[in-house]
Amino acid sequence: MAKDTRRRPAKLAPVLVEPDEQAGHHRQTRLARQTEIAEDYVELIADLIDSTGEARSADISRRLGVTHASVTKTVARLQQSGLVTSQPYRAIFLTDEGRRIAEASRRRHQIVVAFLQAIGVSEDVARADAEGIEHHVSAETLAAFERVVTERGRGS
Amino acid sequence: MAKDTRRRPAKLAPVLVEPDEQAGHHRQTRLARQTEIAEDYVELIADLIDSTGEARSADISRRLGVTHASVTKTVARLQQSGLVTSQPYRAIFLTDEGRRIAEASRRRHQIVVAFLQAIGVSEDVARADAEGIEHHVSAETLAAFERVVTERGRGS
DNA sequence: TGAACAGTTTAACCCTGGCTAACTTATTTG
DNA sequence: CAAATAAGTTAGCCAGGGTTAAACTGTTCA
Repeated sequence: MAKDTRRRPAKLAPVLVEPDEQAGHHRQTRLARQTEIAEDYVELIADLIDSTGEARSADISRRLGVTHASVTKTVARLQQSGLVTSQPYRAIFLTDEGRRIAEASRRRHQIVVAFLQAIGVSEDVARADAEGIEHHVSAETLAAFERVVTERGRGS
Repeated sequence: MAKDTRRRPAKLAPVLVEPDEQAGHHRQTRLARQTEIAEDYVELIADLIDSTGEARSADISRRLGVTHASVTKTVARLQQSGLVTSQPYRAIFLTDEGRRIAEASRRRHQIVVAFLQAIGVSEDVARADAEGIEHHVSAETLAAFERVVTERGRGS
């Protein structure tokens, strides 16, 4: 039913699915892309608050590798969308909604990292790839990742 | 060496890595984000050419779920960067460079989809998630994915 | 206390990648 | 062959997320 193995010269088949289905997948991916930055920020802000007591914009820019100006602008946007609060020249705080998203992102992030390591990816690469992958992991896929992590125990 | 299981209140620890390391990961992720759209386009163009003989902009817009106008503009950009060639009102072709990228993307895409299914993700979700995940899978991680796919045989 | 030095913000700019609306070109078909 | 329809392009708009440069705050310490 999903097989269509005609005599192909062993050349990697095109495998085109239905147009609408494919369009749906791409739409969904574009949606996920829109929330990536917000998720990165709130996740990092939560981590900073938990480990240093407060989230300061200099730390954010240092850890994301972007300029202070970008952070200021993005934080303003996050405030607009109700994920953080901040007053000029002060530390940044999460709203309830922001905290909720941060918690979920953090959990997902940790599972992805653990998962990648569980299948043999080195720690550094796992962390790097996870940073991009995490935003595109659905609930179903995340559950599958978790299963693998526990299956393979924690050792190698 | 990868273990650090201190008495944690079962609360999901912040796990902050070194600032520069983290910044590096984020920079790398931003880089990958910049090539996502290009990869999506050339991959799709290659598939269309292989299965219908030519890549027409209407098909691209249908399968990506964006308007014709967006396709025209993006294709112009791809042409600027030397990945495709096209004349007004004609079909779109890949340059050697474009074909190279398309091949690599397609291969990676297929591995990601097969991998997700191998760990128990349903076909539709696997396809959807793969669309976003694939762009952030490094060579090392891809190799790990392949290993899992062959390990777990092809059946369920 | 006031000067020096971080840390922040503002302003002005750029590119990407969407969109709509209006127009042009190709292709099909009566 | 001409008219209808489908396909493609152009122009103008918008938001996101970067950048640099310059101005402003806040904090520290001599």
